[in-house]
Amino acid sequence: VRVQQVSDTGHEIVLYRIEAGQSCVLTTACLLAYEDYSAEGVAETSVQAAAIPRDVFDDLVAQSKLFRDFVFAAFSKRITDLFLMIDEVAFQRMDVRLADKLIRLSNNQDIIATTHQKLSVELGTAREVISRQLQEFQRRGWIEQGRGNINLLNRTKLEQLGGHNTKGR
Amino acid sequence: VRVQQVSDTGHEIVLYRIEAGQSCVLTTACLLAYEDYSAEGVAETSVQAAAIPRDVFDDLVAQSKLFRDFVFAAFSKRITDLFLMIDEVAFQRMDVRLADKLIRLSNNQDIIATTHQKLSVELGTAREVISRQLQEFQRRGWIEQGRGNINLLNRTKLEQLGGHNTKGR
DNA sequence: TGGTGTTAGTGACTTTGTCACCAAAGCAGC
DNA sequence: GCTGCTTTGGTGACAAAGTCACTAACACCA
Repeated sequence: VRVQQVSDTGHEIVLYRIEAGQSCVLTTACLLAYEDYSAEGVAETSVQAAAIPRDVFDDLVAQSKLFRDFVFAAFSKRITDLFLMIDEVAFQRMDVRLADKLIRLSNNQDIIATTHQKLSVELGTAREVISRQLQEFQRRGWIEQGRGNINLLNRTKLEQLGGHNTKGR
Repeated sequence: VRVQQVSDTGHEIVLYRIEAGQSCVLTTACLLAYEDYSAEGVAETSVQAAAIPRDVFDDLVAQSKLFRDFVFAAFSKRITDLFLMIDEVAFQRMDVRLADKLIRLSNNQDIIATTHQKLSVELGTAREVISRQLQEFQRRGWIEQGRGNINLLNRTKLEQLGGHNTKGR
């Protein structure tokens, strides 16, 4: 599930993803703080989820150390990830962020099926900016563009430009 | 306590503040996720804090519903605040963000004691940008600048430009 | 085969960030 | 007083990024 936010200015940005076996901090947060917050969750694959009523959740947290640790770990992972994201959005150059995103999306395959539009939402920027950056990458021979897909020709150069962190999100 | 982050690029940004009676989610997060993360905490006033050992914390969470709610509320407040912050950093114009920050800092007093440098760290931007924006505000007669302080002349206009949300952070 | 929606490209312009300076104000020590 | 030193703020030139308005190419389907 991809969790993204729609700004009042009409802009969108992908906040984080929830992988298999993870809990959604957002619903948990809403549940517990009695405050609701609007962010979209979009399923990118078919999803099987478990919903837990508030009082059951409460019991579980109280009684199971395992569950407690699981929940807290989810929370803190989210928070530190959001810290990283703020830093990135505020200070990183677009070319670096885009190269990084391409590497992460590629998943060790060389062809990525995505559009400029989708990439711009991932990074919280405008489509035109993505188009121009990708053109620059193509000019340098690092990638090859097709309609709706991108072919990575020189993964090393991209990794070099991007943060290249293995540990990050 | 002001919690701020220093980026690897040398940039700084204020993430959030911890007021009286609040718990620091960051240390909690580090404690529980067994992962550490580097962000600075700077005391802006004199501070009296309580440190809780890990096992005591665990016991409290297990046994006291009140404490549990307190902790979870802190977590979720932080997370939704960070969402708002990401949106702001990514999409809001600087003049809007600055006007908003001035209103928030003013605390219903008309004179704010701060420097351009400090404001730039608050908003995660460069000092020059703050200088230029403040000059524009001054040109419009909304503020008056002194060395190390800013005098709000037209609070209404600033509120109008800024988000003007009462509920936000 | 023509219409329609999606995807991508382009140029002009504004806003923001960066860099390398300079100038004035405050301050400590003599 | 005067002399350096630090802090704070100002400036211009430029680069990067975002905005706007428009066009072109492609895919698909009725």
